Amino acid sequence: MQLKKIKTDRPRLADEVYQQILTAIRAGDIKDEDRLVQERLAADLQISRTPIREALLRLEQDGILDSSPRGGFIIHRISDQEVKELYQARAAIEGQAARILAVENNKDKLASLRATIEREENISSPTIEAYFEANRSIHRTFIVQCENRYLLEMFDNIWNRGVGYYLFAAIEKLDLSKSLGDHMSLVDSIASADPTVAMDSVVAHITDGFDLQLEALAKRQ
Amino acid sequence: MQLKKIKTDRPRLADEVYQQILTAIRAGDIKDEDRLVQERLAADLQISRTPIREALLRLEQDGILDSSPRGGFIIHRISDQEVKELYQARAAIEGQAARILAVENNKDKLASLRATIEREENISSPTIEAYFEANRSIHRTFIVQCENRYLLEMFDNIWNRGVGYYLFAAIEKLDLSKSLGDHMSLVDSIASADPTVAMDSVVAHITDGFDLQLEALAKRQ
DNA sequence: AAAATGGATACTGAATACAGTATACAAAAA
DNA sequence: TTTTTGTATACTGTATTCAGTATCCATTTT
Repeated sequence: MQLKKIKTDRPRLADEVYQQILTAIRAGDIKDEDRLVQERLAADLQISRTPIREALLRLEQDGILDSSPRGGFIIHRISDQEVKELYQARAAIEGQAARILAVENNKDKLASLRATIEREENISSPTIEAYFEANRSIHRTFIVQCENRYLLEMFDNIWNRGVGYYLFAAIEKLDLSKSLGDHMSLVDSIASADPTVAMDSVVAHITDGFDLQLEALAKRQ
Repeated sequence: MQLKKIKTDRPRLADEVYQQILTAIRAGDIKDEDRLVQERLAADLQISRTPIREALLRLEQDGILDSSPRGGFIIHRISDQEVKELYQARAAIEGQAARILAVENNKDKLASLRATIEREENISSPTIEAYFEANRSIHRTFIVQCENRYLLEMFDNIWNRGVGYYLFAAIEKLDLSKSLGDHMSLVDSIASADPTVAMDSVVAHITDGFDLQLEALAKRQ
């Protein structure tokens, strides 16, 4: 009988608090003006302030929250300039992933990517949140497939920064027919085995949504 | 008389601890087997454990330290696979910076880059640490010049991960004559105004040092 | 009415205490 | 000798307390 080693890393409350806050932001449960106050959250969650603080400091470090002059932490206000820079950063990460995958040209990985795209674009209830998650999942699979932990980590950080805004998911209508074509063509460009073609295709795909994103943010404010 | 607004952000002890530990790692004052124990560091620095803990958790989050099964935190052991991935991640970030700079083609920025290269390669005492810092500073200036906070942040994170190994600074001899030519040619490729040329040049420059780096790491263990 | 002042309050950052967990090591058993 | 067991110790993660700081708001002054 082969017994499986029991994982002994102790879960930290701070990690769970971090995830809960991130999830709440994404669900729209935390508004722009809401202040996340350590003592209050501690009372709500019935734990001490310490892990709350650790989680909040980490969310601040990750660029998702800012400490507020009135106390507590608020969702980071993102500027147009920052959005532009995030799009450039995305192009760097996801463009590199495309290059790596094009060079590798692994048929199984490409098939897996196509399967993910088909599955994720089968959104049952078209809310902006669902669209954001589907889009993130699709793009994330490209990174996962190129098996580079750092690119994945940077990808997650970029997308987490936009979680309060559904950044990168700005569309005029909740209509996936346009998106469907676009993602598959990315896989096609990777299948071309030409890293430059693949990267340019991904970069163009990313850049296309930039202006629409700025409009969406303007409407929000 | 115009009075300057006094910065009111309260400095945190944790931030200073973070910097001190990073500096100590870079200086080689912390060895691979050294365990950074919260209580001990608190006694050494004559402060409470709390900011120590905050700094250590952040260094862990940044991938620079791992928590040790024997207690405390140790310098993260980096594998060949991780080095490979870091090189790819660098190529993504620095390659994108080159593209941005090539498109922009700002004469002042290029001149500033050249000045930095000349200054940094004027190392008075050729130690591996000095070489690492000079190399980092040169490469960092490319990122700074493209004015993208996220690329800069990711750049710093990548380089900080290698601080305990002088990663990206593996050379056969402490001789900068080779390095001098290489960095200037990067600026030249950016001056060509062709983003693909610029990026390919930077990526090749980065990739060239990869095998040498693996050898240096093997010798160290 | 607008600006300045003063004090209460909210909240933070750090210090300290407590309880739990994992490792190391000595002693006992096979 | 090797393996197992028990216990002490080191260290962590969390809870609680303390002291300092900044903001808010009411009151006073201009």
